[in-house]
Amino acid sequence: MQDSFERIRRSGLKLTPRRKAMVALFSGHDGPLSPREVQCRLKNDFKQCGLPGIYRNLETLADCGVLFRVVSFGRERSYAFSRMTEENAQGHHHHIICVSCGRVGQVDDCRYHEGMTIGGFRIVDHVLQIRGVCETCTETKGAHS
Amino acid sequence: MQDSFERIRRSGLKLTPRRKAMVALFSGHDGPLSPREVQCRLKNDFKQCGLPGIYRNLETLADCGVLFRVVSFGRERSYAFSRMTEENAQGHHHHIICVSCGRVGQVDDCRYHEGMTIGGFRIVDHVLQIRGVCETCTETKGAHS
DNA sequence: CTGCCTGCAAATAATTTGCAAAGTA
DNA sequence: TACTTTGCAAATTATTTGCAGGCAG
Repeated sequence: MQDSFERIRRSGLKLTPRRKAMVALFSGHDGPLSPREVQCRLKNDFKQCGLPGIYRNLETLADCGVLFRVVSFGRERSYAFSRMTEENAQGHHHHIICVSCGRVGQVDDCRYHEGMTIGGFRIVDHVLQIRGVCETCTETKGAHS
Repeated sequence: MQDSFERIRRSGLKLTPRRKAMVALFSGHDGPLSPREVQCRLKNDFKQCGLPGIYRNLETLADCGVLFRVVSFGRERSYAFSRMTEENAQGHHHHIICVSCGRVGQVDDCRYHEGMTIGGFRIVDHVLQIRGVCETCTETKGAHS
């Protein structure tokens, strides 16, 4: 979390109470959150908390690498905490999201690297998002199948 | 394309001129299209062509496997033609989209299978979408880098 | 102090719904 | 003929913008 604060400062952005609270929320949440959900959870700490500000900060935090944008086909966007450390900040990795509790895990190996050629296409970038059931939920709800 | 028509019928849906035109459009397009784009291109064949109908049909066609839903973080959704054949309809594969011309290629190998365990998570499903530059565009625009 | 941040209100823009008319099987 | 499909108009809902006041550096 300190790491995130550092990253915000280093990007020339101000470390406001709002941003601190958002970082704290995401870092303690282990899953994707929509702007609306963020607002609800922030209501506890801030009586006033407008959605536009949240939208702006979510984008800001995603831009400086504190959050990542979760792709989906749904109608509502969402973001999740990026647990990249400073060292592996450039290190490519993906996320696996628990369908039961929303916890986010990290997948470090990936066979699709920029510049690679596959089926005649030269890879530029890619998105990989895995849904699964985390250890805890598997144990709790039974590991059927 | 006949294959798609067949699939529509087999799903108990009616093969209307509108649906035929949409299948033709997508099958000849090699890339993702948003509802709005579909409407524009269909204007040629149908003077009247409401967006709601297009939305409904896009979902319908995606449900029966003729199209697939393209995930993104953007604000507008899009769909692309699924070139799966009947035989490999169940066969798992992914798509690679050309950032230059929108052509869609197919990626058949994939290391993430349902049921696999990775980092303590049991995989349920996943989304992989690769962006790249296709052969034609690489040649046309020069293969720099 | 200066310029970024925030809230609010209002504007955009995408998607969905309801219903009557039209078309397929 | 029976039931699906379509268009249109209107409703919903997500996201963005403008601006004035507030706060971090």
